[in-house]
Amino acid sequence: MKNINIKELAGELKLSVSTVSKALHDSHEISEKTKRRVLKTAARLNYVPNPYASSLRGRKSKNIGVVIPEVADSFFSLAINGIESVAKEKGYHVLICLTHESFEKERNILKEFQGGRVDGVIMSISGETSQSDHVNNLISSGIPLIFFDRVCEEVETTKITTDDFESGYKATEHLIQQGCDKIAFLSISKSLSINNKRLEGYFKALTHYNMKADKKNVILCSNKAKQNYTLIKSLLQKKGRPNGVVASVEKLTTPLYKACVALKLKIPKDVKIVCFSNLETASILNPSLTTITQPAFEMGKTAATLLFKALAKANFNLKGESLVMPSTLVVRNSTT
Amino acid sequence: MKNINIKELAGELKLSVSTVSKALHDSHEISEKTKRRVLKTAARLNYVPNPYASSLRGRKSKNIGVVIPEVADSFFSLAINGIESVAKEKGYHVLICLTHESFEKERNILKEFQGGRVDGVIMSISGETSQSDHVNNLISSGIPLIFFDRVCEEVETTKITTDDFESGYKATEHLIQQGCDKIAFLSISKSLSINNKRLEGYFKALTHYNMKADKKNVILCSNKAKQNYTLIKSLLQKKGRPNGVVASVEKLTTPLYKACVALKLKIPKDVKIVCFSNLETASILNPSLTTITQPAFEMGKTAATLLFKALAKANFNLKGESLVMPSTLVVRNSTT
DNA sequence: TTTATTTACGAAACCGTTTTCGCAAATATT
DNA sequence: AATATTTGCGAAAACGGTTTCGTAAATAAA
Repeated sequence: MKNINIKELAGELKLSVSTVSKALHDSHEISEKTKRRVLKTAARLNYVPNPYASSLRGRKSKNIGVVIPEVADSFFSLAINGIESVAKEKGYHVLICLTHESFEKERNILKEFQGGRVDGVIMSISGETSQSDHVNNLISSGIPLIFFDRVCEEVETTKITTDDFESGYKATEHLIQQGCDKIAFLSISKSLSINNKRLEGYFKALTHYNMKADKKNVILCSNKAKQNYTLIKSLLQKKGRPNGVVASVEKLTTPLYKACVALKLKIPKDVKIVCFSNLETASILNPSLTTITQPAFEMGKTAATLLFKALAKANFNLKGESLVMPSTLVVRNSTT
Repeated sequence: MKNINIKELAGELKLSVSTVSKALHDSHEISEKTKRRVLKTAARLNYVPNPYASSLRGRKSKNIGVVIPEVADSFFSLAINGIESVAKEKGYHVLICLTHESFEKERNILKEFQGGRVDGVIMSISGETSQSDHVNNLISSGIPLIFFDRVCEEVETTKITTDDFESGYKATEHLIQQGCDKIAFLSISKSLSINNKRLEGYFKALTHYNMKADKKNVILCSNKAKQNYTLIKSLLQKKGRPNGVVASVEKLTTPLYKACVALKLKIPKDVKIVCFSNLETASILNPSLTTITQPAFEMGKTAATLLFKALAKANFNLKGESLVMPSTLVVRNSTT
């Protein structure tokens, strides 16, 4: 049973296509009686409008694009839930596009968006991204874009972030207060703002507590779990190895724990650990993990809310609306 | 700088719209010289075609729909990655739609798909779904649909599943062999095929080892973590409480562990635990978790591959292609 | 040289909606 | 009763591509 179109529906009703369309949209031009008749027949024949025809004619897609590095990550999947919760309310669909941390993929995705596939974009940039022409091109083509978490600093638009500097500081300070005197920082990118701000916070805490900041204790990790495991293991094998570690993103948690297990280093006795993480399992890890937890769901929700605010206006202006939300340090057994 | 359309591009080139369109599609009707000229100008003017116009005319969306209960779940996010890896290759986009375990949302999503938003669907049904009219309607409207993991048994189409019965059996058998004599089963739905097959495997193992199957040991959990926590806690507080638990889905892991912690029950001494789970953190839980691990990525990949096979043919026939992939029991410290 | 074929392009129809505009009939106003 | 307004609907143009078909010029075959 093929899906019928509005023309066939109109034929069945012996009405014009325009009348049917207006009736379906509850237009005041159409009598109540006719509306009821149309609705009833539409339901009976199982009429579903073609979204592409509507989008083409209406020049709006009713889609928002969500561009993120990865779905298999608690932070991003919670953020998606937040975004989706408000999109659904507005009758919008969420098109999730994954960059897998590749700049080229990210650029291609944004390029495609320029064709009008989405009405607006919520984005967290890839770890490889260190320039922003692709973003500026999209925005200047008339499609509003909001960053969350991983932002391009130099792009003038709304950015929803957390207090990365302060969190980096707090995480490090906490380790210091728990007695660590050699603290490593596991980073994921040289260009990512979140990474660098967290790192700055880390440095700031070290200097504030009169500890020397050794660059050898800042490890640049990659996108491969195996590789990170090796990297971390060799860090923890060095003589004068760190007795505290700040992991700047969630995905480093598992390789870090595994490296400790492999080296028979006890957490927190030999090494204390804080991870930036939204893992639900943080509290049941061995040992339970002290985390910097970001308000992922709320960030997604806020980003989406602001995006829709922009979409509602003809001349959106997203320049002055940036927002910094607080993360929380949740102390558990990996540091106590 | 607004995005230009093909008409403006043709104007700039002093060519007709049709010539430009053909040139962009590398048609043999167009001379090489003209093609080069078109491509060059298109690149210079940053031309990006409107996907909705193409979809409308071509009657295909180049989208596949992925309908799942949740993204914040390792199994599903890995499956998404598998699906996306093949979709990307075929030049398709993946539209992820979440049911949040609601039948009504699921029905609405499929209804919308009937309008042609997607060319095909890969789906894992909600926990509330116990009928299949909505699925049959979509399929009979000409849109191929493939199930993975959570299937509607009665719908005649390709289904990618794992050996749920055997896995339920293996999990239970393993607990028995580790010395458990009172084994509970945490279920999530009365209607879900995966749930019921895993449960049957559980029963089969019990009877095979001459253990009595007490229905009070089968607990129906919900979608709310808090509620599940309470439910599980009261299960473990009963006198004659179980000393072994099979959790039929990943999301029950955390409430289960937390309940044990709250009741000061030692895993595995007091309670042994096996979870159906793709959690990356399974190996670093306290204690590390024995899991039934499904080949999530491969399932997604396989489902997508078969879907594209169907899309390639005019008269797709997805009736004979069902596939059962093996899960693996990964023994860790929660049972040893 | 004449005829047949190929090459390279353009005009126009089409995909399925929405919306503007026009127009009769019904109703309201004078 | 004559005119003005409102109501309810239909015809047709758009939206931006793709594809079919037609055709003039160039080339090949006779």
